[in-house]
Amino acid sequence: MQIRSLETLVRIAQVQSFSRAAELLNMTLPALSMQMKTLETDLRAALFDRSTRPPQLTPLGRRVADQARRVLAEQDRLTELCASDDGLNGRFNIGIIQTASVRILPRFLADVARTAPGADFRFSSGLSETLGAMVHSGQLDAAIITRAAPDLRGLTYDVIATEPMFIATPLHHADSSLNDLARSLPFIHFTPASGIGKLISRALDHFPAEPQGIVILDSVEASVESVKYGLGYTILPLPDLERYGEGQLHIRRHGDRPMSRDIALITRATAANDTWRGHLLGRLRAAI
Amino acid sequence: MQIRSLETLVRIAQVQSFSRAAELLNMTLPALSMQMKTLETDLRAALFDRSTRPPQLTPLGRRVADQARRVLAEQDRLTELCASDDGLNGRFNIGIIQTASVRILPRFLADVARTAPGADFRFSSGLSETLGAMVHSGQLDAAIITRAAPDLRGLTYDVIATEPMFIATPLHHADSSLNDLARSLPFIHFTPASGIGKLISRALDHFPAEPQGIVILDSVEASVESVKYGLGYTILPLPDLERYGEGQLHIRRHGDRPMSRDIALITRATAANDTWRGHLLGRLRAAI
DNA sequence: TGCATAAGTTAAGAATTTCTGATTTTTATA
DNA sequence: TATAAAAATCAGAAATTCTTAACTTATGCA
Repeated sequence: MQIRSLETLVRIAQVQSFSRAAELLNMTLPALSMQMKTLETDLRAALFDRSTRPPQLTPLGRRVADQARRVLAEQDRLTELCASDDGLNGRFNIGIIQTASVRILPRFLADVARTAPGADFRFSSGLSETLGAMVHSGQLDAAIITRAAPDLRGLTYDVIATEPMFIATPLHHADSSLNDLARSLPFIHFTPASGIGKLISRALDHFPAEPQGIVILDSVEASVESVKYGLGYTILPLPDLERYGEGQLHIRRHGDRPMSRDIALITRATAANDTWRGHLLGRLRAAI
Repeated sequence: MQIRSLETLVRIAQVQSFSRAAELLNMTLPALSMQMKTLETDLRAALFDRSTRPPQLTPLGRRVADQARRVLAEQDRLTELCASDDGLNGRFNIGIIQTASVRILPRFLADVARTAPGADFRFSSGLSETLGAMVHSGQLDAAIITRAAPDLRGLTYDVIATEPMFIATPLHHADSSLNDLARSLPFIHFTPASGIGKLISRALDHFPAEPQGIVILDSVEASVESVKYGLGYTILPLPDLERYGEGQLHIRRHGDRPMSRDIALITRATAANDTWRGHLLGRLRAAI
């Protein structure tokens, strides 16, 4: 069945004449006549009563024309969808690391629900490495990760935010040097399996003394809580320390140029993604 | 835009592979590939990211595929409509004479609403002649009229019911002969412009004596009421006399074979109408 | 890394479909 | 009844779409 035939049928139903319909549709009468005939054989239905000169729609024909209008309406919506494509249109599958999701997602989703009604975001969380692989294989359209990710070949890497890494100690260790800390408290190490964990391992190498003990946790919030309760000291991105620490721990920088971690958006580096990557980045940066 | 392209798009979205989709749709891979390319240029949209081997749908592409599913669903409804055509399907424009509408319509519509959900009847009332012309010209699909209609050339004429015409007099004239009546009471004549009115005129010619006075009314109900109140005598179809008379008038037949009027369905005598004429007739006869 | 294989794309020709113009048939109107 | 208008039919032309074959590109495995 041809969509064109449906358009023709609807026009005929409107003007009640083959010849006038043909005129309006810029086609010849025989073409129109044959379209209707093939439509009738396709549907195995008598749409017209041809015993009268402008052929009359049969009752069934009228109903078919009504339904044809509905088909065309849905088809119009389809073209509108593409015409109104502002870049953020469709279902986006996006991966995001745990830490980022807590801070970014709520504001991002609120913003986007307002300004990009054509977009539908599905988030799933995971570790930077996993997400990187999924973007690479096309399972995800994009991912919000932290650096130290896998190979970025074929991917774009756009920084959303840079967060300095600060050392956090219990309040009563505010004046202890790093050496003192290393001797008296265990170091709380966010899991080295994560992107940020790798940064922490590197930071640890530059400490003047190796901590006497190391506790590995896989939750930022749990790490901060542990420091609050005086169970150890740690190094984490400043925003996380501020968010969970709530003033109940002492924060210091290490060295002149503190280590920092990037939160970045990765996407496949293809032309198709160029249409929306910029839009997405803008909203993500605004949501930090 | 081709409906076929939408079908293949939906299939691709389902199986996530061009080659598998082509296989399932019984077409060659190049054909499928080109369909998608022309669809993309038609819509001026990038539906696929072709940098990966099974090309991935872009976010916009996913949305377009969703909408394509809707287009196809409406198209399916269209074919179903025709497949399930039991003869009474579509919008029927039907004319009906006033007298018949009162008695037939309610039961007919109730029956049809139950047994023919695909049909949608629009009734308009008028005189037999007018309705006959409208059926002839195709403005109406059918009409319920009374005989004595115009020329029936090109029309089918199927009797729905035959109603005998009886003479009605006030109760206190139950024993008066027609001659007595003609002398003492005016004759109440339903408008000769109508089909039934013409029959009445003919009946009047066969009366033994010409009534002294004639009152013309254009309402059956008003005629019967007038007789009830002793204002005259009349001749009308028996069912009407019983309906409005409610035992408050005297009814007699005239001659051995009383005159009768037919209520009939007329339609254009075309093949297209053969599919539903029988169905319609059956329900009308049941609704009497 | 590099080759082999699978998956898509491109290109040219064939087949189908659709359209046009001329002609015939049918219906409506004077 | 004649005439004009409208639609159907037919044959050939034009435009699509499809298929086969050659080519390119991604992916997986040694």
